[in-house]
Amino acid sequence: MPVAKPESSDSRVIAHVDMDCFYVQVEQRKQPQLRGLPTAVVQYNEWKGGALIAVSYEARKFGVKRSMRGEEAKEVCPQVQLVQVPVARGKADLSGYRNAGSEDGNDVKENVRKWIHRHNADHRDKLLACGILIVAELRMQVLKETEFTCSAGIAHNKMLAKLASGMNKPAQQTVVPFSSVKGLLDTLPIRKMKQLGGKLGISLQMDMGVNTVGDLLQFPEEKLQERYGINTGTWLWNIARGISGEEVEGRLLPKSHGSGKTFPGPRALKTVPAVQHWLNQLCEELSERLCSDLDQNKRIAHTLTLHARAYKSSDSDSQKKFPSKSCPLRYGTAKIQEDAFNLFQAGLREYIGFYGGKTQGSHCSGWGITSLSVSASKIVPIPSGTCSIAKYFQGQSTSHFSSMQSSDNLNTEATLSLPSGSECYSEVNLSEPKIDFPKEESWIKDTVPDLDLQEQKDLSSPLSEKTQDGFIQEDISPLLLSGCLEQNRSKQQRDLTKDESQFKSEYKERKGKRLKDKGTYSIIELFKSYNPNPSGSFLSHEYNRTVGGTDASSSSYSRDEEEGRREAWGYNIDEIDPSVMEELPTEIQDEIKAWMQPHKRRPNNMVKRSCTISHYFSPSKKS
DNA sequence: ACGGATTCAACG
DNA sequence: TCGTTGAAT
Repeated sequence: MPVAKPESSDSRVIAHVDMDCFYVQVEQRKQPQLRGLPTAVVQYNEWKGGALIAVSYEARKFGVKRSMRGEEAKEVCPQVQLVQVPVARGKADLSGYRNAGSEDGNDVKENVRKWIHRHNADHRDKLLACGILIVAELRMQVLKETEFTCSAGIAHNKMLAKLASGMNKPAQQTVVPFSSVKGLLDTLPIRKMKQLGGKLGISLQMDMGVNTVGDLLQFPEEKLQERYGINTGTWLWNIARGISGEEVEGRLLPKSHGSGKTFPGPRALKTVPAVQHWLNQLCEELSERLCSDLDQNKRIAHTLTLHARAYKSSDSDSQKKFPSKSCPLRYGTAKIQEDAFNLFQAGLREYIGFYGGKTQGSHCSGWGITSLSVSASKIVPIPSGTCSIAKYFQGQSTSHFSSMQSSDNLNTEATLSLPSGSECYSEVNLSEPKIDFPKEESWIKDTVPDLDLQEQKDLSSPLSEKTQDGFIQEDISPLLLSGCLEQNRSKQQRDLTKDESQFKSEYKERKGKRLKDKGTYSIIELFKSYNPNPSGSFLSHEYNRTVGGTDASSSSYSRDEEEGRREAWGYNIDEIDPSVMEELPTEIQDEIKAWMQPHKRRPNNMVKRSCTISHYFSPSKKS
């Protein structure tokens, strides 16, 4: 019973949540008729049908890939639905996706944080199991509130969580228990690891003959250090062993904003006025976003940076790079435009060198700009006591560039954005019931499983059946959360999946895939193996009930599904069986008590949710 | 004519 | 600090 406890220092529970082909989902939500169809988002359309920047999983089956041109996509998948990114100011405008990514940011963040306030579990896997449940619930909530599905990985560190989140996409979550780490990494192609997808990974392959993470194990730490430096070397040595101390940063807002555009080949900008025109466009967008940030988040950026890429048509070191330049950032569109232009000119002078001048008379400037971007960084919160923002800015020093005043247009729009991309890490401090997450944190990552009815039956069936299916023997593979509820599917999704036969075939497909995995565990199995009292476990009761309910009325759960969910997942804190507590390690008991005390009386559903987890460790569920 | 635009971290 | 480079998506 007492599972031989392998020693590994890191018993954090970390989850990585990753939205599935996010831009596509945004478009599909906007145009529901696109749901279920092979879909891709392209930006621009003039040249070869535009560039794909997001591809739905249906389209991926046809071989459509990111970084294809629209025309290529049509070749491999004629039915593919191509949705264009909106254009504003002559450039791709990503604000729609940015905004979709941040919508509800507050609620989500608050909810997630609170959910995770409590914890219990006694062993590594139980800790992970706790994470599984939280993440499953989280994903469900995300789907319900945003209509977006996501995938997740749960593991003991960030690296593994991230890895796992991509293993079963879309709309599923994957757990990596400690015991499966070695087996997982052993055959994993080295380039799949985060940070090894580029030059370093190639060097590892070419120079060291390392093709899998497992191959790395042979090299002594010192060897790696002398080849790649002290930092990278030790880092490599550790990740080969599944060790990563990287911490989760609880950041919700971006650290910078940028606006840029490329001008490939023939479109390169060859005159200063042309550059100025585009700089003005870029600065206008940037200024708008800065104002939104100021408005919504009460913070200001302090540094403006200009980047450019250029070529020199005639003459020597065409290798030379256009230098990036930065200066203090002054708010106001015109000021930003002016400063950016000055930065550009400074960079250009430097780039051209000394005889750059005007060797080619009036027509050819001798240079061309192939990309331009302006960005704002060093964004800090406004001093809280600042009553008048206008006054605050007047107090700002002027930039060192001579500049005129000008009409500041402090626009106010909403653009609260999450960190970049469509993934999100959340970390929580378990030992502290408060807002900040310190040491013992949990990483939560989350995705929505996409299971059909049959799969649900699997879930509700006796635990042993799953075991007999034979895919959970070895302990060397990641756990797949194979049980989640019909609730996880949104109304729209359900309507789309009316075709029952397609449904089943997909199910088979997935099941087959799962069998190929070295081992997958159902969530119930996981609990069973560590639960002293396997019999009528609380969990299976709950799943049975839930499945039964949704099965019959597999419509949407618009009305009292809210109630249904609570019934299934939420329990009042007072219902916690004291015997459950006694089973837990004392530290965890203490945490729970500490958490319960101050909140005891809050009739908040948050409280209920929190208690749900405790119940999962209950040996005997009280009806 | 590079998949474009964006963000971030590490490093010198 | 600034600027560059690499990486990921």
